[in-house]
Parts: sequence; C-alpha cells; structure tokens
Amino acid sequence: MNIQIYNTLTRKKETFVPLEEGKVKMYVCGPTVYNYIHIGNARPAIVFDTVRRYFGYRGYDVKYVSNFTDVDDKLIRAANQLGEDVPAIADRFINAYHEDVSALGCQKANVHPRVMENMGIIIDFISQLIEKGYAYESEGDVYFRTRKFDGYGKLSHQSIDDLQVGARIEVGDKKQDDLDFALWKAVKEGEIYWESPWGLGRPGWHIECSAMAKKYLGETIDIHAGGQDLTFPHHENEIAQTEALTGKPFANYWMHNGYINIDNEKMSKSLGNFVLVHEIIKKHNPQVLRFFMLSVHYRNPINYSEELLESTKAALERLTTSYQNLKHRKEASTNLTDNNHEWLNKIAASREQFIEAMDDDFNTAKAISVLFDLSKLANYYLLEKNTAVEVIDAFTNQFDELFLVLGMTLESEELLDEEIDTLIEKRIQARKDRNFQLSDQIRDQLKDMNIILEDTPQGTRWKRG
RNA sequence: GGCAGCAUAGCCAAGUGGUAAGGCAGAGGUCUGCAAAACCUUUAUCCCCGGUUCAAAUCCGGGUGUUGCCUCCA
Repeated sequence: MNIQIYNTLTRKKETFVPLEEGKVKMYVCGPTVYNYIHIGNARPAIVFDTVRRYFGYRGYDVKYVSNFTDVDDKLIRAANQLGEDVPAIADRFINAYHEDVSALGCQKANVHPRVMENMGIIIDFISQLIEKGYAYESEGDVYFRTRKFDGYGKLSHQSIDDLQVGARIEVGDKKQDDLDFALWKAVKEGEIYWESPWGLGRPGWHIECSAMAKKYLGETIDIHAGGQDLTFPHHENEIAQTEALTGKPFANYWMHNGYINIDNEKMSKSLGNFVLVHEIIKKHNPQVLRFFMLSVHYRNPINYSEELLESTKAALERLTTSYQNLKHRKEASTNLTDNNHEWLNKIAASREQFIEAMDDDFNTAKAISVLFDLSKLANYYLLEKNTAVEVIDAFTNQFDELFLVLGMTLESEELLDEEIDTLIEKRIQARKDRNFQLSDQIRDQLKDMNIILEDTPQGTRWKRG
C-alpha cells in the first residue's frame, strides 16, 4: 500500500509518487513573525511535522523547508509601534516560534529561510519574470501580469473571470490590470528597504516562497503545504510566478490544513480572537495541544475550547496510564512463553492498522483510535495474573514507536522530592499495619500536593494529578 | 454574485456501497480495607425529501442549516 495524499490541485486523493525515489521535498509556508504564534499557526506546524515524521517512518528521506516572512507590512507596523527595527522584531519572534513549536514536539526544518537573507535571489527571480514578459515595472513597483499566465486559478479552482467579478481588489493606478499583484513594492516613508534595479523597496509577499522554494528544493518540488487560507491568493500566485519562470510544475501535491475556530467562529489575527500557544502551554502540557490537533483529520476544521482541551487531556491520560502500568508491571513479569506469541501477533497487528490509517491521507484521527485499541489490549493483558517481559516490552516499544511518529511520547521522567517520598513510605507502612485511618489521611495530604496514589497488587504507585 | 467544504449519540470524532471505530461525559456491575486504575455491560439507524441498487451514513437529484474562500490571515 502506498501513501495517499489529498491534492488540492486535483481535489482528489492521489498515490504519492516522489520525484526522486525515496526522497520527499516539501515546503511549508511559515508564519509572519511579528507576534507570538497562535494555535492557528500551530496547526500546520504540527500537522506537517507529523506528515514529515510519517514519511520518515515509511523510509523516505525528507527535506523539509519552512520559511519565515520577516519583511512585511505588519512587521513594519509593529516596528513603528514598538519603536524597534524590523530585523530585531523578526529575530525575537523567530526565537519565540522555535520555542513554542519545539514544545509542541515539532522538529526543526532542514532549512528555515528568511526573506531578508534571500533578497538577491528574490530580485533575480523578479528580473527574470520581467525579461520573460510576465512582469513589468511601474513607478518603482513591479507587478505580475496575471492574465498572461495560463492556468491562473487552477489551484483554487476559480476562473479568472469570476475572480474579477467578485473582486474587491483595490484598483491601483500603477497596475495594468486589477488582477495583477505586486512582486516588488517601492519604499514608502519610514519603511525598511533594499536596493533593486527598480529603485529602493522590498518584495511583495508571494515572491519569497517561489524564490526560496526554488533555491532550497529545486524548480519542482513534491509537496507544498500550508493553511487553507493560503490557497488563494498566496499559493495561486506562487504557482503563477514559478511556473511562468520555469515552465515546469511547481509542486506535485498541494496540501492544506483546515482552520481552527473558537466558539465556532474563525480565529484570525485580524479578528483579534486568537489564542497564543505561548499562553496555552503555560496551563497545559503542550502534548495535550498536539494530541488535540491530531485527533481531528487535518483537513477538517477544529473548534477550540478549554472544555475540549480538558476532554483531550483526559483521553491522553488514559493512554499514559496504560503505558505507565505496563512499565510498572515489567519488574513483576517473568519469561513466560506459553501464550506470548498470540499477544505479540496482536500487538504487531496494531502497527499495520496504524500504517493503514496514516497511509490514507495521514488520517491521524483513525491512527489514534488504533492507539486506544492498543491500550485496551494492554490493559486487558495486565489483568492476567502472570505477565511476560517479552510481551510487556512489545507493548511499550509499540507505543514508543507509534507515538514518536505522532511527535509524542508517553514517557515521563518526573521525580519525587524527598518529602513526598517519605510520606508514601509512611503510608505503605501504615497499610501494612492496617492503620487505614492514617493511610487515608496521608493519601489526602498527598492529593493536596497534587500526587495521586494507586494501590496495585504489585505495590503502591503515584502520579501527578 | 462566483467557488468550495461541512451536517454522524449529551460532547468530540473516524467511517465514501454491505446493515454505525475510538475518546470524553453519564449509568449499572466486578476488583479494592476504602479509593484510584482497569475490566465488563449500557447510550445513534448517520439533517429532511425523493431516486439508483439485492444492499447507502456512504452514489445521484432537490431542500434546509452552517462554515469558508473570492481582501492581510495558518
């Protein structure tokens, strides 16, 4: 079975065929770095990190590129408001991005290119488009001649005429056609600028991705991804620019993740109803947020609320508990061999189910249900009086392996401080003495300290509440 | 006005032709000194109306509701 990907370009699931055997070149549109990221920014980061991990799991060598937009209107505005310069703000929020996203279990991209560091190739890209007649200079601006590019609208499946009818595009005097979009913007008072053949200015938004994807991944790439709202105009424009220049397909597969709503309303920076990752991970284990995102198929919308996050937390705890129970039971296990085989087969089967789910357009929701089934199986196994080390290990290894694909771990390395440790010892003795009044008292005391105790046939265990 | 998506139990959510995964919450039970955890049992004919089919949540047509894109936005 091969990996199937829903391709926005064709609106169908297609079998993934890489350009180069065993390799995946993917480009994911990154954030504009003028603020901390909100959970809407976190979704593509998490989703495509998972896609990347899965390709790796399936034996592909992935080259993953994700940009930072560090030159832009919003950054300039922020700079003016804060009295800082644009590069300083960009640096700060790029660092913050890495912190947040790494807390969420996302690996760094192979390359995180920045616009400022790629001005040369951007200008070069624009120059070539002008040479080919796809772009023109106008009073220091440069525009792309949209109508000249056949197939404009093929990604968002809109005809160029419909776009014009519904367009509320500003009619700029400098443009030859309303549909044309800026590749280069002449500098205005108080703005950051670079030198170019057309005078001082800065790049338009779309050109950076075309130029940087080409530089780091080549003229045609396997996968280009981003949020659904980037489909039009951003990705449509990227296609126009790149394909006008190279005459080759830009990306074979276009993937777009769905939105996050808050109380059923779209969340966006411009509406101001955004929730920062920064804030959430102060209150919740970052893995809960990741799990929450992955528990819905990436193309479907997610409605975010504190309540749903709580229920996700409870769900994740079920798995964690199961995993910890396995680990805990290992010591008391033996080298039983009678029925091990049967269990090992069942465990192995879950891997197949997981792969089947993920192969189907990265159906993490279904894959997660396989993990719950696995935990059910594990819990059931733990009901047996005698357990085998081999089977316990198979379970935990399977959990480790599959959770790693999702960018998560069930392992926790928390330590107890002495005080708590002493209390637990004291309670164990009290129970031996059948002094239940004292033991219950200690249990309550520990509960106040956020330590929850469980008495099992194999001894007393603790966990944080 | 144009183009799309979605509508599955109290909540979240898989499932694109063969008679409804999983999770959260709830109820009853087993286990336990009591708990906790776990296990068992229990809660849906899939928005409505037609049609195709031996068979539809799943395909087709119509309707209702809802969301998004067409404008900076993940």
